[in-house]
Amino acid sequence: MPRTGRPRSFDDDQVVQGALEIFWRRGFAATSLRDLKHELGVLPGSLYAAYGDKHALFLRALERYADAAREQATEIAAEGPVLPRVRELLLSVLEAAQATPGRGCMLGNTAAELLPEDHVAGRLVRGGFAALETGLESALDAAQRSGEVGPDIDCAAHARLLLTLMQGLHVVARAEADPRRLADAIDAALAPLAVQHESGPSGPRATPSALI
Amino acid sequence: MPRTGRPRSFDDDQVVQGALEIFWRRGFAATSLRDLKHELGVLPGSLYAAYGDKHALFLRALERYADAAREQATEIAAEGPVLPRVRELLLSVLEAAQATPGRGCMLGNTAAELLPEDHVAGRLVRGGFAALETGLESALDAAQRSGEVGPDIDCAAHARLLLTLMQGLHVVARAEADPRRLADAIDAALAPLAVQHESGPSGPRATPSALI
DNA sequence: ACACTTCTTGAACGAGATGTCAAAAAGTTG
DNA sequence: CAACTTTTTGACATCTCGTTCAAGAAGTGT
Repeated sequence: MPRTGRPRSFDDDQVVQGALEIFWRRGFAATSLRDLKHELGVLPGSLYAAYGDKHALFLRALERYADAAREQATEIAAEGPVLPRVRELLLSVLEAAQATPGRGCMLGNTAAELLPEDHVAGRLVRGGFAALETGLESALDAAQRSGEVGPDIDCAAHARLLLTLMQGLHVVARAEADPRRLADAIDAALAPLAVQHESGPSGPRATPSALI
Repeated sequence: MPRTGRPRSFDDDQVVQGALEIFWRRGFAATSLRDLKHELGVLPGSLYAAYGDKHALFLRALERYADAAREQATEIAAEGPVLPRVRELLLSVLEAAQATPGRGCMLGNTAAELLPEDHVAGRLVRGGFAALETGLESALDAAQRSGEVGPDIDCAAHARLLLTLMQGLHVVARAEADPRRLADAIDAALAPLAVQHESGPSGPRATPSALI
């Protein structure tokens, strides 16, 4: 007996990815189904049959974004020096702000637009933030064990600081004509993490291990 | 000859203030004229006669918010210890996130929602950010002169860092059940500014002025 | 080839959005 | 009081939104 019908004419992954890019750029409310139809080539009827409604499709896209963030978060704690990689991550926010202005981070955008009303989106945003935070924390922990990061650093607190700084960069960079101006703020946040505080004009500083 | 007509039945300041609160909470697009009518008691016709259109009223409200931010920015560099006041400012973001969830900072919200498309709003947001940044910078400068902040601190870079951190707090706090969890991130950012680095488990540290 | 199932298509709907307008209302000035 | 000006009022035009639906198209399995 025939149990299968006409197959989908579009690829699920492609549609979710395309929806992700549109929602990322325009946000949830400002993205209309006409936009999705125009940019994805899928008519509203098919979208509703496949995903339910606009909000459900948005959640699919946000989930994919959060997964990508999770993946990126695990890469921070890889082998080798950690601080340059964290610095690169934060600088990439500024480069992205210049290369593709007005996009920011979809987790932060969603937090600003839909939280705390939207509980399902809230769960996804929380998950993405938590993944970034724990990724940063374990990276700092490893760097502390290897001596790259000073022993008196609270890695958990600094992981939260770096996550918050990253979200702030996404916001502030939108208002900057040249987002690279924020690079020294990144360095100001990272400098205290390194063991060797370079000496200022007051001359070389005694090492912490000196008894006197 | 009669040159004046019927006077306004509403107070301009009150309407702009009310619009500010609604736009602040809901954003530009999600606020409808029906909302404004319902919460301000002013019908769309009067609003259009008085302000032009919804966007113009939004700009009036945003301008007022930016003015308030400017005023707050000048208060940071007042007499007395600066760092506790900066800490209090950042902590107040977390308290506001708990007391009135889903509001954030209207400058950051506008940056996320309308920039870089809206150039007029962009000018206001840039102005507000710049005021906060210069307020923080001059406060850190004064604290550095008074010895409260270490001499090898780049005050301009740290002012940018603190502004960015503040905006990040507004975003991340939306996703936190208990925003106070972010307080240690604030302390992690502020600790390196103070002159006296409290000693870790490795014992007391030599003062920078020691010759040996 | 046929029966059956699922998907696509495009129009249509109700709701709600912004913005407009003519008439009535309410002041002010001589 | 009367002339004049401006504001208020509430209905209305127009548009776009998310969503639904019936009919036709396109597959699959026996």
